[in-house]
Amino acid sequence: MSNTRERIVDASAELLRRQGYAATGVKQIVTSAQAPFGSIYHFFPGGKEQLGAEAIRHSGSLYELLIPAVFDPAPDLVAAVRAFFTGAAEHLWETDYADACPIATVALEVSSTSEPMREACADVFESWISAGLPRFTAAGLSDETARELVIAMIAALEGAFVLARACRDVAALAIAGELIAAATQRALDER
Amino acid sequence: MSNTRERIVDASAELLRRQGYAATGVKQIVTSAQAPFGSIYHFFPGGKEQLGAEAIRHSGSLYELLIPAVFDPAPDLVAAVRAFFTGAAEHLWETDYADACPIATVALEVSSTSEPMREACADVFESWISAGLPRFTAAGLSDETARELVIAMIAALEGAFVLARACRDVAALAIAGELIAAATQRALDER
DNA sequence: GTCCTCGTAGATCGATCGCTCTAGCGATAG
DNA sequence: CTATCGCTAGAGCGATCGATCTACGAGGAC
Repeated sequence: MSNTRERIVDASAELLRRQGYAATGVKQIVTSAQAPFGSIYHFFPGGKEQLGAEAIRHSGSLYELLIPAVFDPAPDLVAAVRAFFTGAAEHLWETDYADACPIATVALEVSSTSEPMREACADVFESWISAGLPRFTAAGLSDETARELVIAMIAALEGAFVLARACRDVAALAIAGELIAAATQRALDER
Repeated sequence: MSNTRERIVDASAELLRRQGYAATGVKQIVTSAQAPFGSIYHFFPGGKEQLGAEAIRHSGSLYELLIPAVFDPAPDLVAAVRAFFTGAAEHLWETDYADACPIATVALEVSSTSEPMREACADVFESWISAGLPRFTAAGLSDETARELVIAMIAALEGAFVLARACRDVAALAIAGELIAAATQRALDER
């Protein structure tokens, strides 16, 4: 019984989130995880690519938990959307603009260079969309409208993260949040 | 008289756009630019970081030209917004999901690791916002509303690029475009 | 006890990284 | 002509890359 494998995945996920795939070395991962070098290739015979893909899926499933955590206690759907963006802004600010989306950097990086990694990112995005969908349909929206709103929400969040991290300013997150909250309110009114 | 310097910047911009900063090697740049290795450090004594920052600013100013190119011939503001997103979707599809935003990948990568590069990305985003502003104020919107819409537009575009590149599907761009077009129309109606 | 398996541990591989260095070419100035 | 200067050209630096390899220790099966 050992938790070395978990430590490696956790450390990889953290490093990938902050510096991306290419800039993260295998040696840096084992140092950060306090694991022996050989264990990497014992647990991940596919090497860096396999480890990266697993770390992305791990990050994705953790981040997905934010959806019920934020949406369930909210009084209504629009408040939940708003809380989602303000929570993201707070966390970004608290970590000095380090912790934004755990997979976006890698998703852009590997899109044209590593098909297994690209697929892992695509699967994570799809799982987020699937997780968000029932929150919008439960409020009475059609499947189509709900899906469009969820995709718009994730896209607006990701784009606002890009601007916020580059400009060191969470204003984009507030604007994007209000935009999606307003669009959600309008969709509910037109119901 | 020589154009080696331009070739180096152009090649760097192209490679940074597709694979990011860390994955792009200096040797790969000189090979792609058909330039001698030593010329890199002749023109860019600051090394890879200086070259990267200049390539980002170069990409940024080229991409900024898209704003007048798309907005000026459009019949009205909402049509221009729509054309901006459909044009981006077409170009992304035509290049097999390689050419999305020329700086977003790098912006996320370097945000926590290289301050000069991060500043270059921030400057580019600021210049895009400044270039987009007059198009919205000219339609009669207040400075504040215009600025929020421009930031929302860029954020939605960037986020849709992330989803589109990862999932190999331009649907997110269409959804994001309609979202911003509708928000723009609403702002004009409430004027 | 003897195996056998799983996981630890790290030395070491060839390749590549960003970068420095020197040598030499070609055009212009005196 | 020679001298100078901008630029080309690439060999080679130490460091680090991802990956492979062997050796060893702990614990269970028999």
